[in-house]
Amino acid sequence: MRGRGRGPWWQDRLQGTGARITAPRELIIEILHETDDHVSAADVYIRAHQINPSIGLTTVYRTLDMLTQLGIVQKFDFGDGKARYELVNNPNGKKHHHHLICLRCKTIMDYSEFLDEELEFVKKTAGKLSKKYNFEITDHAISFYGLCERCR
Amino acid sequence: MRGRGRGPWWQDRLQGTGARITAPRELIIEILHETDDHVSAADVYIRAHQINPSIGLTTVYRTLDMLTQLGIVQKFDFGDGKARYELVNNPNGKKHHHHLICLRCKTIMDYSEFLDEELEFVKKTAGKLSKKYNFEITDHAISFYGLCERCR
DNA sequence: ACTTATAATGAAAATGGTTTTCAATATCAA
DNA sequence: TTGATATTGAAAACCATTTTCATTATAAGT
Repeated sequence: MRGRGRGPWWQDRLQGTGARITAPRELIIEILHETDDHVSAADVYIRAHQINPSIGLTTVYRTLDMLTQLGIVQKFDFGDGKARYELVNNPNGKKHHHHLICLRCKTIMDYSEFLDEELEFVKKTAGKLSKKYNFEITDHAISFYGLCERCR
Repeated sequence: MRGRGRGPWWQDRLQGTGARITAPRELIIEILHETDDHVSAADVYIRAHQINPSIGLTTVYRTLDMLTQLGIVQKFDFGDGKARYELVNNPNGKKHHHHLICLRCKTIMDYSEFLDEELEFVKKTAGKLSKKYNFEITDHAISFYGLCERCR
Protein backbone atom coordinates (compact mmCIF):
# COMPACT_ATOMS: atom_id res chain seq x y z
CA MET A 1 0.00 0.00 0.00
CA ARG A 2 2.99 2.23 -0.54
CA GLY A 3 2.67 5.38 -2.56
CA ARG A 4 3.45 5.42 -6.22
CA GLY A 5 6.07 8.14 -6.13
CA ARG A 6 9.20 8.12 -4.03
CA GLY A 7 7.38 8.51 -0.72
CA PRO A 8 4.40 7.04 1.03
CA TRP A 9 0.99 8.15 -0.13
CA TRP A 10 0.46 10.71 2.61
CA GLN A 11 3.63 12.71 2.02
CA ASP A 12 2.21 14.47 -1.00
CA ARG A 13 -0.79 15.51 1.04
CA LEU A 14 1.39 17.13 3.66
CA GLN A 15 3.74 18.83 1.28
CA GLY A 16 0.85 20.13 -0.75
CA THR A 17 0.00 22.37 2.18
CA GLY A 18 3.55 23.49 2.81
CA ALA A 19 3.96 21.17 5.76
CA ARG A 20 7.26 19.44 6.24
CA ILE A 21 7.94 15.74 6.43
CA THR A 22 9.39 15.04 9.84
CA ALA A 23 10.31 11.97 11.83
CA PRO A 24 7.58 12.47 14.44
CA ARG A 25 4.95 12.83 11.74
CA GLU A 26 6.15 9.73 9.95
CA LEU A 27 6.08 7.73 13.15
CA ILE A 28 2.64 8.91 14.19
CA ILE A 29 1.12 8.12 10.83
CA GLU A 30 2.81 4.75 10.83
CA ILE A 31 1.33 3.97 14.22
CA LEU A 32 -2.13 4.96 13.09
CA HIS A 33 -1.56 2.89 10.02
CA GLU A 34 -0.82 -0.21 12.02
CA THR A 35 -3.70 0.25 14.37
CA ASP A 36 -7.10 -1.04 13.47
CA ASP A 37 -8.81 0.68 16.35
CA HIS A 38 -9.66 4.20 17.38
CA VAL A 39 -6.95 5.42 19.70
CA SER A 40 -6.59 8.34 22.07
CA ALA A 41 -3.77 10.86 21.83
CA ALA A 42 -2.25 9.21 24.89
CA ASP A 43 -2.40 5.79 23.22
CA VAL A 44 -0.51 7.14 20.24
CA TYR A 45 1.96 8.90 22.50
CA ILE A 46 2.74 5.75 24.47
CA ARG A 47 3.45 3.75 21.35
CA ALA A 48 5.41 6.53 19.71
CA HIS A 49 7.40 7.08 22.85
CA GLN A 50 8.36 3.42 23.05
CA ILE A 51 9.84 3.62 19.59
CA ASN A 52 11.30 7.09 19.84
CA PRO A 53 11.45 8.46 23.40
CA SER A 54 12.26 11.94 22.20
CA ILE A 55 8.73 12.46 20.89
CA GLY A 56 6.51 14.56 23.10
CA LEU A 57 2.81 14.44 23.84
CA THR A 58 2.46 17.95 22.47
CA THR A 59 3.63 16.87 19.06
CA VAL A 60 1.21 14.00 19.06
CA TYR A 61 -1.67 16.37 19.69
CA ARG A 62 -0.45 18.81 17.09
CA THR A 63 0.06 16.14 14.46
CA LEU A 64 -3.27 14.51 15.12
CA ASP A 65 -4.97 17.85 14.83
CA MET A 66 -3.20 18.65 11.61
CA LEU A 67 -4.04 15.30 10.07
CA THR A 68 -7.64 15.77 11.11
CA GLN A 69 -7.79 19.12 9.36
CA LEU A 70 -6.34 17.54 6.25
CA GLY A 71 -9.00 14.86 6.35
CA ILE A 72 -6.38 12.13 6.71
CA VAL A 73 -7.50 11.34 10.21
CA GLN A 74 -10.97 11.38 11.69
CA LYS A 75 -11.49 12.57 15.23
CA PHE A 76 -14.24 11.16 17.41
CA ASP A 77 -15.73 12.36 20.64
CA PHE A 78 -17.54 9.62 22.45
CA GLY A 79 -18.22 11.64 25.57
CA ASP A 80 -15.83 9.87 27.89
CA GLY A 81 -13.52 12.84 28.20
CA LYS A 82 -10.90 11.97 25.65
CA ALA A 83 -10.94 12.20 21.89
CA ARG A 84 -10.18 9.22 19.67
CA TYR A 85 -8.49 9.27 16.31
CA GLU A 86 -8.55 6.97 13.34
CA LEU A 87 -6.97 7.00 9.90
CA VAL A 88 -9.56 7.61 7.21
CA ASN A 89 -9.61 4.86 4.59
CA ASN A 90 -6.78 3.06 6.29
CA PRO A 91 -5.66 0.41 3.81
CA ASN A 92 -4.41 -1.81 6.62
CA GLY A 93 -7.21 -0.96 8.96
CA LYS A 94 -10.79 -1.78 9.32
CA LYS A 95 -13.13 -0.87 6.60
CA HIS A 96 -15.58 1.94 6.95
CA HIS A 97 -17.65 1.48 10.05
CA HIS A 98 -19.76 3.24 12.63
CA HIS A 99 -20.26 3.06 16.35
CA LEU A 100 -22.62 1.66 18.92
CA ILE A 101 -22.03 3.40 22.22
CA CYS A 102 -23.28 2.15 25.58
CA LEU A 103 -24.48 5.01 27.75
CA ARG A 104 -23.85 3.13 30.95
CA CYS A 105 -20.50 1.34 30.63
CA LYS A 106 -19.33 3.57 27.78
CA THR A 107 -18.14 0.65 25.72
CA ILE A 108 -17.73 1.48 22.07
CA MET A 109 -18.50 -1.20 19.52
CA ASP A 110 -17.81 -0.96 15.84
CA TYR A 111 -20.21 -2.24 13.24
CA SER A 112 -19.77 -2.40 9.53
CA GLU A 113 -22.87 -4.24 8.49
CA PHE A 114 -25.81 -2.69 6.72
CA LEU A 115 -23.60 -0.21 4.89
CA ASP A 116 -25.43 -0.70 1.65
CA GLU A 117 -28.53 1.10 2.86
CA GLU A 118 -26.32 3.64 4.50
CA LEU A 119 -24.45 4.44 1.34
CA GLU A 120 -27.64 5.34 -0.41
CA PHE A 121 -28.87 7.52 2.42
CA VAL A 122 -25.54 9.23 2.98
CA LYS A 123 -24.99 9.94 -0.66
CA LYS A 124 -28.38 11.52 -1.04
CA THR A 125 -28.19 13.57 2.15
CA ALA A 126 -24.62 14.69 1.59
CA GLY A 127 -25.51 15.90 -1.85
CA LYS A 128 -28.40 17.96 -0.61
CA LEU A 129 -26.48 19.42 2.32
CA SER A 130 -23.53 20.18 0.13
CA LYS A 131 -25.69 22.15 -2.25
CA LYS A 132 -27.77 23.89 0.36
CA TYR A 133 -24.92 24.98 2.63
CA ASN A 134 -22.16 25.18 0.05
CA PHE A 135 -20.25 22.76 2.22
CA GLU A 136 -17.64 20.39 0.82
CA ILE A 137 -18.34 17.10 2.55
CA THR A 138 -15.44 14.70 2.85
CA ASP A 139 -16.56 12.35 5.56
CA HIS A 140 -19.32 11.40 7.92
CA ALA A 141 -19.94 9.60 11.18
CA ILE A 142 -22.99 7.78 12.44
CA SER A 143 -23.36 6.69 16.05
CA PHE A 144 -26.11 4.90 17.87
CA TYR A 145 -26.48 5.28 21.61
CA GLY A 146 -28.16 3.03 24.12
CA LEU A 147 -27.56 0.10 26.40
CA CYS A 148 -25.35 -2.82 25.52
CA GLU A 149 -26.14 -6.44 26.14
CA ARG A 150 -24.60 -6.49 29.60
CA CYS A 151 -26.03 -3.18 30.78
CA ARG A 152 -29.62 -3.37 29.60
CA MET B 1 -47.42 19.23 29.99
CA ARG B 2 -48.02 19.63 33.75
CA GLY B 3 -47.92 16.54 35.89
CA ARG B 4 -51.01 14.79 37.02
CA GLY B 5 -50.13 14.73 40.69
CA ARG B 6 -49.40 17.71 42.83
CA GLY B 7 -46.06 18.56 41.23
CA PRO B 8 -44.59 19.05 37.79
CA TRP B 9 -44.18 15.98 35.60
CA TRP B 10 -40.52 15.45 36.40
CA GLN B 11 -40.91 15.27 40.17
CA ASP B 12 -42.32 11.76 40.05
CA ARG B 13 -39.34 10.66 38.01
CA LEU B 14 -36.91 11.94 40.59
CA GLN B 15 -38.74 10.62 43.59
CA GLY B 16 -39.13 7.26 41.92
CA THR B 17 -35.38 6.81 42.27
CA GLY B 18 -35.24 8.02 45.85
CA ALA B 19 -33.93 11.42 44.85
CA ARG B 20 -35.16 14.46 46.68
CA ILE B 21 -36.87 17.49 45.23
CA THR B 22 -34.68 20.48 45.92
CA ALA B 23 -34.64 24.13 44.96
CA PRO B 24 -31.48 23.83 42.81
CA ARG B 25 -32.98 20.93 40.89
CA GLU B 26 -36.20 22.77 40.31
CA LEU B 27 -34.37 25.81 39.05
CA ILE B 28 -32.08 23.89 36.75
CA ILE B 29 -34.93 22.00 35.14
CA GLU B 30 -36.87 25.22 34.76
CA ILE B 31 -33.93 26.83 32.99
CA LEU B 32 -33.55 23.92 30.62
CA HIS B 33 -37.24 24.11 29.99
CA GLU B 34 -37.05 27.72 28.93
CA THR B 35 -34.06 27.24 26.66
CA ASP B 36 -34.48 26.22 23.05
CA ASP B 37 -30.84 25.45 22.47
CA HIS B 38 -28.28 23.02 23.75
CA VAL B 39 -26.48 24.69 26.60
CA SER B 40 -23.25 24.02 28.42
CA ALA B 41 -23.06 23.45 32.16
CA ALA B 42 -21.56 26.92 32.48
CA ASP B 43 -24.48 28.43 30.57
CA VAL B 44 -26.91 26.82 32.97
CA TYR B 45 -24.82 27.90 35.93
CA ILE B 46 -24.75 31.53 34.85
CA ARG B 47 -28.50 31.71 34.46
CA ALA B 48 -29.14 29.78 37.66
CA HIS B 49 -26.73 31.95 39.56
CA GLN B 50 -28.45 35.13 38.39
CA ILE B 51 -31.69 33.90 39.86
CA ASN B 52 -30.28 32.23 42.94
CA PRO B 53 -26.67 33.17 43.70
CA SER B 54 -26.32 30.46 46.28
CA ILE B 55 -26.31 27.75 43.62
CA GLY B 56 -22.89 26.34 42.79
CA LEU B 57 -21.40 25.06 39.56
CA THR B 58 -20.85 21.69 41.17
CA THR B 59 -24.54 21.22 41.72
CA VAL B 60 -25.26 22.14 38.13
CA TYR B 61 -22.92 19.41 36.95
CA ARG B 62 -24.32 16.91 39.39
CA THR B 63 -27.90 17.67 38.47
CA LEU B 64 -27.25 17.61 34.76
CA ASP B 65 -25.54 14.27 35.10
CA MET B 66 -28.36 12.87 37.15
CA LEU B 67 -30.98 14.04 34.69
CA THR B 68 -28.98 12.55 31.86
CA GLN B 69 -28.89 9.18 33.53
CA LEU B 70 -32.63 9.37 34.09
CA GLY B 71 -33.13 10.09 30.42
CA ILE B 72 -34.72 13.47 31.17
CA VAL B 73 -31.81 15.32 29.64
CA GLN B 74 -29.70 14.46 26.62
CA LYS B 75 -25.99 15.17 26.66
CA PHE B 76 -24.07 16.07 23.51
CA ASP B 77 -20.38 16.13 22.79
CA PHE B 78 -19.43 18.18 19.78
CA GLY B 79 -15.72 17.93 20.29
CA ASP B 80 -15.16 21.54 21.28
CA GLY B 81 -14.22 20.64 24.82
CA LYS B 82 -17.48 21.24 26.60
CA ALA B 83 -20.60 19.13 26.80
CA ARG B 84 -24.03 20.48 25.90
CA TYR B 85 -27.31 19.50 27.46
CA GLU B 86 -30.87 19.61 26.29
CA LEU B 87 -34.19 18.54 27.78
CA VAL B 88 -35.52 15.50 25.97
CA ASN B 89 -38.87 16.23 24.37
CA ASN B 90 -38.65 19.83 25.38
CA PRO B 91 -41.79 21.51 24.04
CA ASN B 92 -39.83 24.73 23.73
CA GLY B 93 -36.72 23.16 22.27
CA LYS B 94 -35.32 22.61 18.83
CA LYS B 95 -36.41 19.67 16.88
CA HIS B 96 -34.20 16.74 16.10
CA HIS B 97 -31.17 17.77 14.11
CA HIS B 98 -27.67 16.77 13.07
CA HIS B 99 -24.36 18.50 12.48
CA LEU B 100 -22.15 19.77 9.74
CA ILE B 101 -18.65 20.26 11.09
CA CYS B 102 -15.93 22.26 9.37
CA LEU B 103 -12.56 20.58 9.72
CA ARG B 104 -10.68 23.81 9.35
CA CYS B 105 -12.47 26.48 11.38
CA LYS B 106 -14.34 23.95 13.53
CA THR B 107 -17.65 25.70 13.14
CA ILE B 108 -20.59 23.48 13.95
CA MET B 109 -23.78 24.02 11.99
CA ASP B 110 -27.07 22.38 12.76
CA TYR B 111 -29.30 21.09 10.03
CA SER B 112 -32.72 19.62 10.34
CA GLU B 113 -33.69 19.21 6.73
CA PHE B 114 -33.91 15.91 4.92
CA LEU B 115 -34.92 14.09 8.09
CA ASP B 116 -37.59 12.14 6.29
CA GLU B 117 -35.09 10.02 4.42
CA GLU B 118 -33.06 9.77 7.58
CA LEU B 119 -35.93 8.44 9.62
CA GLU B 120 -36.38 5.56 7.26
CA PHE B 121 -32.71 4.70 7.18
CA VAL B 122 -32.22 5.07 10.93
CA LYS B 123 -35.24 2.99 11.77
CA LYS B 124 -34.16 0.17 9.54
CA THR B 125 -30.55 0.19 10.65
CA ALA B 126 -31.34 0.56 14.33
CA GLY B 127 -33.67 -2.40 14.14
CA LYS B 128 -31.04 -4.60 12.57
CA LEU B 129 -28.28 -3.52 14.93
CA SER B 130 -30.53 -3.92 17.90
CA LYS B 131 -31.29 -7.48 16.95
CA LYS B 132 -27.79 -8.45 15.94
CA TYR B 133 -25.97 -7.00 18.94
CA ASN B 134 -28.77 -7.23 21.48
CA PHE B 135 -28.32 -3.52 22.01
CA GLU B 136 -31.13 -1.28 23.18
CA ILE B 137 -30.87 1.80 20.99
CA THR B 138 -32.29 5.00 22.41
CA ASP B 139 -30.64 7.67 20.35
CA HIS B 140 -28.38 8.39 17.43
CA ALA B 141 -26.16 11.09 15.98
CA ILE B 142 -25.16 11.80 12.41
CA SER B 143 -22.39 14.22 11.52
CA PHE B 144 -20.91 15.29 8.24
CA TYR B 145 -17.35 16.62 8.07
CA GLY B 146 -15.70 18.80 5.51
CA LEU B 147 -15.03 22.39 4.61
CA CYS B 148 -17.54 25.16 5.11
CA GLU B 149 -18.32 27.90 2.66
CA ARG B 150 -15.64 30.23 4.00
CA CYS B 151 -12.90 27.62 4.34
CA ARG B 152 -13.20 25.66 1.11
C1' DA C 1 -45.30 19.42 63.88
C1' DC C 2 -40.83 17.44 65.52
C1' DT C 3 -36.84 14.47 65.04
C1' DT C 4 -33.49 12.52 62.78
C1' DA C 5 -31.00 9.70 59.27
C1' DT C 6 -29.03 10.83 55.31
C1' DA C 7 -29.26 12.93 50.69
C1' DA C 8 -27.82 17.19 48.76
C1' DT C 9 -25.16 21.29 48.63
C1' DG C 10 -21.27 24.68 47.89
C1' DA C 11 -16.45 26.12 48.23
C1' DA C 12 -12.18 24.89 47.33
C1' DA C 13 -8.93 21.73 45.78
C1' DA C 14 -7.85 18.10 42.72
C1' DT C 15 -7.97 15.93 38.24
C1' DG C 16 -6.96 15.11 33.59
C1' DG C 17 -7.14 16.04 28.79
C1' DT C 18 -5.62 19.55 25.76
C1' DT C 19 -3.30 23.95 24.51
C1' DT C 20 0.10 27.57 24.85
C1' DT C 21 4.65 29.45 25.45
C1' DC C 22 9.21 29.75 24.17
C1' DA C 23 13.85 28.64 23.32
C1' DA C 24 16.20 25.03 20.71
C1' DT C 25 16.29 22.20 16.55
C1' DA C 26 15.35 20.41 11.97
C1' DT C 27 13.67 20.86 7.20
C1' DC C 28 14.03 22.29 2.64
C1' DA C 29 14.34 25.92 -0.91
C1' DA C 30 17.74 28.70 -2.84
C1' DT D 1 25.91 24.85 2.38
C1' DT D 2 23.16 28.32 4.13
C1' DG D 3 19.41 30.61 6.06
C1' DA D 4 14.51 31.55 6.70
C1' DT D 5 11.18 29.46 9.12
C1' DA D 6 8.37 25.41 10.31
C1' DT D 7 8.60 22.10 13.93
C1' DT D 8 9.69 20.30 18.23
C1' DG D 9 9.69 19.17 23.39
C1' DA D 10 9.33 20.55 28.18
C1' DA D 11 7.01 22.96 31.26
C1' DA D 12 3.43 25.82 32.42
C1' DA D 13 -1.05 27.26 31.55
C1' DC D 14 -5.82 26.23 30.62
C1' DC D 15 -10.30 24.83 31.45
C1' DA D 16 -14.09 21.69 31.87
C1' DT D 17 -15.32 18.42 35.11
C1' DT D 18 -14.89 15.70 39.45
C1' DT D 19 -13.80 14.96 44.20
C1' DT D 20 -13.53 16.11 49.03
C1' DC D 21 -15.59 17.40 53.09
C1' DA D 22 -17.95 20.05 56.40
C1' DT D 23 -22.55 22.16 56.44
C1' DT D 24 -27.46 22.35 55.32
C1' DA D 25 -31.91 20.68 53.84
C1' DT D 26 -35.31 17.03 52.76
C1' DA D 27 -38.68 13.83 53.88
C1' DA D 28 -39.79 9.55 56.46
C1' DG D 29 -41.19 8.07 60.81
C1' DT D 30 -42.91 9.41 64.96
